[in-house]
Amino acid sequence: MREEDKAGIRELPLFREVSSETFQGLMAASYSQVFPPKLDLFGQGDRADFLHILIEGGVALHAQWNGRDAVMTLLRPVSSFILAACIRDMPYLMSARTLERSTIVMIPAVDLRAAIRRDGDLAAAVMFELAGSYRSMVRQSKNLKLRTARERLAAWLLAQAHRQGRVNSFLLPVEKRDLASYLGMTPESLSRALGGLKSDGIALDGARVIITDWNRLAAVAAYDPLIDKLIDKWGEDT
Amino acid sequence: MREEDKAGIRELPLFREVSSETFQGLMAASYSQVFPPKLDLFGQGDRADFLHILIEGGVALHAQWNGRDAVMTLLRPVSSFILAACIRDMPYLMSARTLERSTIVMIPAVDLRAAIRRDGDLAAAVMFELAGSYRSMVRQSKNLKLRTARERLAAWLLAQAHRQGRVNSFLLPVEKRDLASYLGMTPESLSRALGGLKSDGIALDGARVIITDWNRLAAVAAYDPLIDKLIDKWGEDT
DNA sequence: ATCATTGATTGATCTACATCAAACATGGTT
DNA sequence: AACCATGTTTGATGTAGATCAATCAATGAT
Repeated sequence: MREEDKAGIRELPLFREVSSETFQGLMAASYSQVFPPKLDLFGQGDRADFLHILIEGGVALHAQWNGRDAVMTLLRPVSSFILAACIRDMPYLMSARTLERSTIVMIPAVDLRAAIRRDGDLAAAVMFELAGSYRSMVRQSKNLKLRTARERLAAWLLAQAHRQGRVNSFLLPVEKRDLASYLGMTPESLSRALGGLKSDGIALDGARVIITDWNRLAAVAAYDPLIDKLIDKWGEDT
Repeated sequence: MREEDKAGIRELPLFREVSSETFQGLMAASYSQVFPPKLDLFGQGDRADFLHILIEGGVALHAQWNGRDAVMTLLRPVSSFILAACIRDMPYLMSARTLERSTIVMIPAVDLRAAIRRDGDLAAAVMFELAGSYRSMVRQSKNLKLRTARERLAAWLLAQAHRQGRVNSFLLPVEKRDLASYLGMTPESLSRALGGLKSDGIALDGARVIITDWNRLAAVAAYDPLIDKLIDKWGEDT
């Protein structure tokens, strides 16, 4: 594993406060791997053998039922994923696939659980992380239940612009079909919803979105700190 | 606080494995209170000052945005709620109100956090609990994204019958309006959806639901262990 | 450059569910 | 018992978003 990858992982809230002994131990047991685009990493129902950490690229967590499929989460580096399944030693509830060529570090779940038992600081970090993950899912459910597709899109566009440093113009970081599914709509509906927002503060150029009127767009989204987590590019809560 | 209430709390996964010292300490700092029906316990955005434990009665966690409101979770005794907000020391993302006359124990969040810092077993239990809560929310989101209203209703009816001991007939444990909102539909739609399921294995008598054909109903719900958590009345995973 | 593949858009139509409005139960009060 | 408040059901209608189908644009392979 590359040293710079380790450094990135070390920055995660999950490992920031942990002893270097624990951290190095885990890293020694782990391995790094590069995956091509659109590759299935694992499927829902599989045994949770590894905590995954996305170092480079992009990953979608999605779920299927009865022939239907929905993207649940879109991940960008550096992020850990499926921690909860590893902790409970239960099958994954979601499938994972790469969006593009991605570097992923895999920490064996058994080693992780052992480290947690030994190191109280790590246990505390995991606890804190899981509490945060739970709250993120609550936000997402609220988003889904309380907003219409159009409103969810407007909110996502604002959050995205924010994340990239409050820019007025940005490229969509994922294919529109994946974004559509993540937002709980079809690609066709996303296309139309984007078109519909042209009269509410955005302009379009292929995969580029230009925000022409923040206020109008924000009015559609009706930003709410109890649903939307605006993170600026330095990762600060705002 | 009544001794039997303490006993019930002691049975929770959260406190089952914890030293009696830690447990008694927390109980000493807590207090029990009885609330009338339909009373707001707290609102979303409030400071998370207490871990709540429902001892008797029923509670709905719900959320509001832009004038709309949706029930997020329906709780039955004995259950703790809003653990994550207490752990992160952040505002509640949901509001809570009693469904009926309810007994609730409130553990001050500061004391809880202090106890967690002192007692590794408690920390481990909290971690495990939060991982489970996260997974429950994932299941709920999958349910919401992948199933139609009718399918969600069928699945809920099956889960409910299961929970009450695989009975063929049961009373709805909450008002239909709350159930409707929980399932992500309007009361009118719930009423019609229930009517529509009459041809798929159920019969109705007011608030009583009679399952006349488990197979037909199960076919509509398309039960999936990665979405539906069937719990029998002894609380065992099945 | 040309072709093939995959994803995005547009248009026509359909449908699940919401909304609005009125009648209908239900349970508790006086 | 008669009353009122609150919740439920039914009916008529509206609409957000899905589906189906075709065209269009982008990307990569030969």
